[in-house]
Amino acid sequence: MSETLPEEPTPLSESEIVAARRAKLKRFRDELGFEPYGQREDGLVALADARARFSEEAHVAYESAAKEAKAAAAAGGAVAPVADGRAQVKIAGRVVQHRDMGKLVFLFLRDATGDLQVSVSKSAVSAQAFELAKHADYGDILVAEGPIGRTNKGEVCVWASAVSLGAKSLAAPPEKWHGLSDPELRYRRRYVDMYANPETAKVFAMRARIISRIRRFMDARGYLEVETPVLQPIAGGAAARPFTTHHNALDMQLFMRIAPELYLKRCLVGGMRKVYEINRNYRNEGIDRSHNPEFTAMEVYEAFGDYGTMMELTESLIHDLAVSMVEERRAAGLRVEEKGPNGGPVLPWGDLAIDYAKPFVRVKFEDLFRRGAGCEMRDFKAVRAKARELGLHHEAKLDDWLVVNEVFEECAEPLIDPCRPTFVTDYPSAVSPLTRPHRDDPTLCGRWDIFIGGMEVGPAYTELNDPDIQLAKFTEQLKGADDEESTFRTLDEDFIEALRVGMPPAGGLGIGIDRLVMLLTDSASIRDVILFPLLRSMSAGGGAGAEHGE
RNA sequence: GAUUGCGUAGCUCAGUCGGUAGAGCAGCGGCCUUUUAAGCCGUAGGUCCUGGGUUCGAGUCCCAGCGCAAUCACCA
Repeated sequence: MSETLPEEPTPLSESEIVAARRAKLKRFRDELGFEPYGQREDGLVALADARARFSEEAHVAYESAAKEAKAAAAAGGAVAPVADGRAQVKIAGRVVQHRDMGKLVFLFLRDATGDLQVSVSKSAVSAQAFELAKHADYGDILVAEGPIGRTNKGEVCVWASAVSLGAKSLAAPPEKWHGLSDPELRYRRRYVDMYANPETAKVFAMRARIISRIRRFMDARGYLEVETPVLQPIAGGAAARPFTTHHNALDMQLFMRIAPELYLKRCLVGGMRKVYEINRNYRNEGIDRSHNPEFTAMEVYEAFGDYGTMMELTESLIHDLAVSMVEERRAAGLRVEEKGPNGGPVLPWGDLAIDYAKPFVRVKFEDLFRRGAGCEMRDFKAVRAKARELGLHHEAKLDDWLVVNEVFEECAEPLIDPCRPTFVTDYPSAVSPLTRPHRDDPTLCGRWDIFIGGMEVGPAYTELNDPDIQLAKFTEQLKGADDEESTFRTLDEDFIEALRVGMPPAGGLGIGIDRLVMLLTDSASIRDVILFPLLRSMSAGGGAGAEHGE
């Protein structure tokens, strides 16, 4: 048998598990007469709702009536129909447990609202339906109907009178007890993660409610939601590297937006007083626990407001969201912290218990600097000495204020209590080049950053609306651009023109929605709150690079 | 980009000093009408991430690569 076998054009051979499932699919269809991919079903009840319709009285009444009828029949009496006061339901869900007891099969179905047992007795359903239930696989989607009762052991269940297929699953299921725990597989096969790990689905349901509440909050305060371009000829509004793309018909290079800012400000020029956008931004930067190349932010601009207006807005919004999350946790029976020393709402985030009590902590950049560095930030000599002491060797090459900024990040930011949302206010103008300086002290500007749990959740600004100053600052920024930067950084002359038309003074705000959702849902990674985070593309077998070379 | 750790059956994981590749779940064939990770009997399932090296012999040691994670850097 050592002669070379003919080279077979091997189609990817499916695993035995998949082959077995295909065989079952065929059998269900050909022998049992079930359509393996289902059909429209009206009147389906969510599993949680079906469970809620269980009535102990109806169950007990039915059981005793059935027992009497059986006894009467055994004694040769007339067989009267048994009164059944139990709620009848039709449900659908994915099989996540399957116990075959011979002539009785217990299945657990799962949908987005939870799990519910279906008990299939050989005596209560057609022979075909019983075979289907007996040979159903983990991952199959089943439709069942019958009364809501419970088992002798007390498990609420649907006592099936009919069972059919919603969809045959051909994929090997994850481990039934541990679920899918490999983070890579959870992200790559999110559709499996979502049913195998109910916590995952819950996080995304919470995310949806959070964003919905944000909209209601903003709408109630009279902000108008607008949509601005993702495809932009000039990527402005932030200092990030953009993704590039191309429009064929116009033969035009385009950038994916890195921020909506410059368009939202045009809206203010046009006369909108209060606008917001919940938007996706795309930044061609690194990936880590708090960065995904595409992420959701909310930006807000309010004419005749300033960074203080935005502070009140942000504080109320985040506080209200935290209150509703505490209510959600309580309703879900999760642990809810007692009110903290500041009066809570308190939400867990990893090992932390974050207290969202109003007012949030407010601290001036300058004061926090003094506490952390032990010197005045304007005493550049002392600041530089501190920088050297911290081992910031490139200190000599930097401008005074950049050294201030580095020293601040090194020894002042760590002083911020991660368990209290904290506004750091009045940054030096020199490290916030596009922000409007204070009139009474131009070395400082109208900017704050909010930190929660050690993460920067967002900044706000008193926006610059003087077109000449804006132009000068843009131009200066362009001069400082390196070779790579200058390939995508261009002066947005139309934006300057818009400012010349006249933009009212304004407050502007940006909040990282993903990070906020992380905090509110106790998620450690941004990838846990983004359904389909960007992953490296799969190379078959994991070693394609070595095989094919480049 | 740097450092560290991990990569073994569909999934979750063991694998000792370098000496013939293991378990549980899932699968397949049986038994069972009250299970709660059901149980019992039987059975099948492997590119030990990829490539190279050391060795009589590599899942194990060494080198390179790929992927993931953590930390750091980057990220108005």
